[in-house]
Amino acid sequence: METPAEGERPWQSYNTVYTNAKAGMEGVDKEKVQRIVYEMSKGSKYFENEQRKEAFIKQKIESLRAQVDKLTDKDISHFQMIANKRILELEASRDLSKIWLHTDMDAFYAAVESLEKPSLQGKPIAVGGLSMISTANYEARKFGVRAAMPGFIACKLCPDLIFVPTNFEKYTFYSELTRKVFRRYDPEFISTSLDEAYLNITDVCINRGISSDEVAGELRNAIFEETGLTCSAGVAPNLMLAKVCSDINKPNGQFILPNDRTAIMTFISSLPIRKIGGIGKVTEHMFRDVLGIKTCEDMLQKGAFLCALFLSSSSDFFLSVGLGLGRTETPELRMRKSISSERTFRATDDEDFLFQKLGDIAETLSNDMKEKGLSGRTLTLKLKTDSFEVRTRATSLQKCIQSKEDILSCASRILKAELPLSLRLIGLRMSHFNDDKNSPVDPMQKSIVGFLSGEGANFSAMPSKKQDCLETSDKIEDQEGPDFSEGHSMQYVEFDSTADDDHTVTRKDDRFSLLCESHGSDSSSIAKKFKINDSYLVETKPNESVEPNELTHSVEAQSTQIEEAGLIWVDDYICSVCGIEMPPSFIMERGEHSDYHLAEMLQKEETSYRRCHLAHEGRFEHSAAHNRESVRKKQKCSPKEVKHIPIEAFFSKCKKNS
DNA sequence: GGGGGAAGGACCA
DNA sequence: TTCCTGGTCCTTCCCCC
Repeated sequence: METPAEGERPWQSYNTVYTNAKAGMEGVDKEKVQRIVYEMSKGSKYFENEQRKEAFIKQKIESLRAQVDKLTDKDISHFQMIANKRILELEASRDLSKIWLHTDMDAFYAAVESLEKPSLQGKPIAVGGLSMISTANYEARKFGVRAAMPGFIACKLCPDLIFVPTNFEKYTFYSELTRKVFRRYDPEFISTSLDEAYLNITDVCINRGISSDEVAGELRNAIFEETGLTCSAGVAPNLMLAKVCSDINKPNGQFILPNDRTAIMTFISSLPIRKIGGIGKVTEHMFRDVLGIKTCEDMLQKGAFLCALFLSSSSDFFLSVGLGLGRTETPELRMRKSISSERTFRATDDEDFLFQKLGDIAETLSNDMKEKGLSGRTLTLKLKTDSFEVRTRATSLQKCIQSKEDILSCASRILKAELPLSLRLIGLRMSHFNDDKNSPVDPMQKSIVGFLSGEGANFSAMPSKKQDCLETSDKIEDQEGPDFSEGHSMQYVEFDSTADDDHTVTRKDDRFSLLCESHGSDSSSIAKKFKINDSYLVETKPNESVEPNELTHSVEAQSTQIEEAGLIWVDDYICSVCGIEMPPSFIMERGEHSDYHLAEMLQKEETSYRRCHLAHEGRFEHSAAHNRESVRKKQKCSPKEVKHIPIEAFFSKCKKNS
């Protein structure tokens, strides 16, 4: 964001969620709205906080741009090859057999209020208050008023705006009426909020021999007849596209995207990425400023950069968006993971007031938990300071609690430790519920036994066929996935620290096969070269499975080999020690990366030396050892931790190692 | 090294 | 003068076993 001194029209760069166009705001004078929003916000603590956040993002964008600038033509063609391969694999997974319908009620809360009070019809109304608006009807949107906008700004944009307080009982009642209609078309419809739902209408279309267009029209009519409210609908082969489609002809309209690849690719080609669920303001900003990506099609065209800068799990998502792919099966029902309550108030440091508020919130939370039969053992206190800084402080208890007294006593202890502080919000969240023991373990945190048995193996970056072939040893003989070397198959094996083998090969993800291809060598020759992430891809023959304990040579031996040989960049891109990919042009980053491994090695040596000597002396200086460990952890930014990259770090794969 | 807690951030309706 | 609420998921960092 520019400061006023930096431009003649500083408001143009002040973009908040409510300066973006929403359905019904097409004819709005965007410049005027931006100027008013800017002028009314300027100088406030909220504005200052937004500037801080914006500056932070800008700083990240700058460093990411620098990374992109370092990519050479050779790097780009390397990653282009990877992107092309992934695109082909993703394309092969395309499923056009399902018909999904997404419905979205038009300005739901405002429409319900107008329905119940006809005198409001035709007038601009906003549901909410002077501090915040939940929904604005289409008359109000013509003035630039929209959900998530502070009411006092909305008043300035539309002086005749009528405010109506929220009434969730009413909205829930009407929501239930719409759900009765949904059930007739899909008993297993997915409700994502009071006013939105996904329906699988494949069977309805087939059984009744009617088009999806007719089903959508019929459903919308039924909703109008039974509730008096209008809705919009989108039909597409997957959930992601259906959601995008329902927004196209809003309000009171529908859009059908045929189950046809060409139609999908045409549709997606000019679609702004922000329309896609999961891509918000920050990601949009970064994509635009770092890679010049604005539309979904750009995602495909910049595929090489996406693969160069992101991990496969992230780049796969972006490439899928570019191909118009999305979920086609009904997602499994998920259990609630937390429950919370929070209140905003005028910023104050009056401790009596703050503890009073805390008591009120504890009571609300306790009542909500009792109503839902929940008790939990992790309590999180959320605080927002008068400068809009958000802090959370969590504590886990020995037993599950539910009563106001228990919650308040625990929350008070945490709050006390934070005071004195001027606050404008306090919130409490309870998680780790009593029945959590029945919930599945995080698939990312599996035991070695679980990993070997294939239970919940998570290879999100891999196509399903390849997952099958990598999950269990006994499946290997039947695997249909691509062979890495002719007549052989590869098994992914989690290693123990005593194992090693001449036949072991390392592999982080499916880029391995490309590595083989680009080397012009078979996997087994590469197999003998390096290890990644302490996981080894073991060369096996058909009908031959490998137990981890069959891998007899020691990792230490291999490590020694690496140390002796030093770190090498396989194929000029892949670190032989940890497997991270880094283009040859990233000279400084590579230097830092080598330093990291060197430091790690020295530390290991030092640790074993000390352990040996201390053991010999018969005493352990626990605290000193602990301190050294702490220092190590503080230094750590392990290149082995390359499983996930947060949104802001999407591009910083290489930087992580610095 | 795995498991899990804590903290913070992105995103959504 | 005034910028929400409630939820999920992901990632990093850290500590303990």
